[in-house]
Amino acid sequence: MTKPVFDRGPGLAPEQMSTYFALTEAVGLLQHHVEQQLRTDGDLSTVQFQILASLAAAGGRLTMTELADGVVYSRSGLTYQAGLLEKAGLITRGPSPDDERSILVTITDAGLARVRQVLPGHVEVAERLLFDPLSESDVARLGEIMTRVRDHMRAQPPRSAAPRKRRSAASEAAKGD
Amino acid sequence: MTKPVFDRGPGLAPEQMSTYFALTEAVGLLQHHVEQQLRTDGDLSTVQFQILASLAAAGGRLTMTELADGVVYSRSGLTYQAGLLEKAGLITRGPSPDDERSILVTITDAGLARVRQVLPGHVEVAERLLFDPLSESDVARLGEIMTRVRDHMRAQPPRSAAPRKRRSAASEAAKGD
DNA sequence: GGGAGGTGCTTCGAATTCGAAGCAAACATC
DNA sequence: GATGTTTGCTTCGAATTCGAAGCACCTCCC
Repeated sequence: MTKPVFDRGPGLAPEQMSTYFALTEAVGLLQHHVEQQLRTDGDLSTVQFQILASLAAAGGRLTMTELADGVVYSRSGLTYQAGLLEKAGLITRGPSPDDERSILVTITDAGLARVRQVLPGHVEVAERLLFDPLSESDVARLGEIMTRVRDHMRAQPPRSAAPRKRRSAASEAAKGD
Repeated sequence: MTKPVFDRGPGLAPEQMSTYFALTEAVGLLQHHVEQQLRTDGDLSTVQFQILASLAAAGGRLTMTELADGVVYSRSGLTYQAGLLEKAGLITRGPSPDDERSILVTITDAGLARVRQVLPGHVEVAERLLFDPLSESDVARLGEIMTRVRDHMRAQPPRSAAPRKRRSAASEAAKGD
């Protein structure tokens, strides 16, 4: 993953190439360690933590769709994980007053407690693996850059606007995304 | 995932917090799009692409362990994917002359062709989602930072040095990792 | 050179993942 | 206010994932 055969043709500049790979691998490693920590400290998967964290950040309750948009994840996977979290007593699910179709997910006290329980370790891992080798200025710049990138990506069609198959199979011909 | 309840206590500075979340989400989104592109353009999963790319980058052949170190992935998952790739004719597996236990994985011409086939689209996605909103200076800095972070993480005990259970259950007491 | 322990890889079962299909409520258009 | 379409969520089956356990080879050390 260092000196690709690929920098031929009109592709990414070498600088972009190595940036891309470094980014990918570093984040992959980080995620892996985080996964371990969350499992060890609080018996949570990363997704479960993200769900709980999103809820906490949002003030306690969100619909499934809002949750799906905050987490890079499939709808069905979310349903599955929400089921586990509910069974574990960390969230509750109830009908929405506004929209009969929606499900309102609410974090419980136990859920909040669990978040607080794993947070120190979580922070410690991020501190040790990610921020340790970075200066304040690095962090600032990195944050600024990634925020820009994230917002840019969010502007692209979001995952939850996924292609619900066209009405008829007839209009298939004009398919070109 | 924006204004956590969590910046309380001696944790990460707010700046670190938002940097961390932006990084995580942006890369998640990127991975998701890449996944789609690879599947569409060349019927490959990200892992499969990484395997092929690692092989190509390494000059054509690697052992399973070397491969595992280059990819953030479990050993058994690698075996599984290697099986699929072999069945698809994109790699071959053979014994190592040096070490009878090792398996030498070699990329085939078809494998190389497949990499070249998906590469333009891959590059296009990275270009559009990641690099589009970044200046040259951003890319340089980002690359420099992430390389530093990656190397720092690599220095931590690598994934493949995974804990082969202790010799006896007796020395369990002193477990604290 | 023989045994103990370490290493490289695969197999196994259980858990998680995804997309497609299904169901019901909401919305639009007439 | 009916009918067709869209939207929110779940269920389903198939594919992928992981860690633990297993097998075979290698290495160290007496």
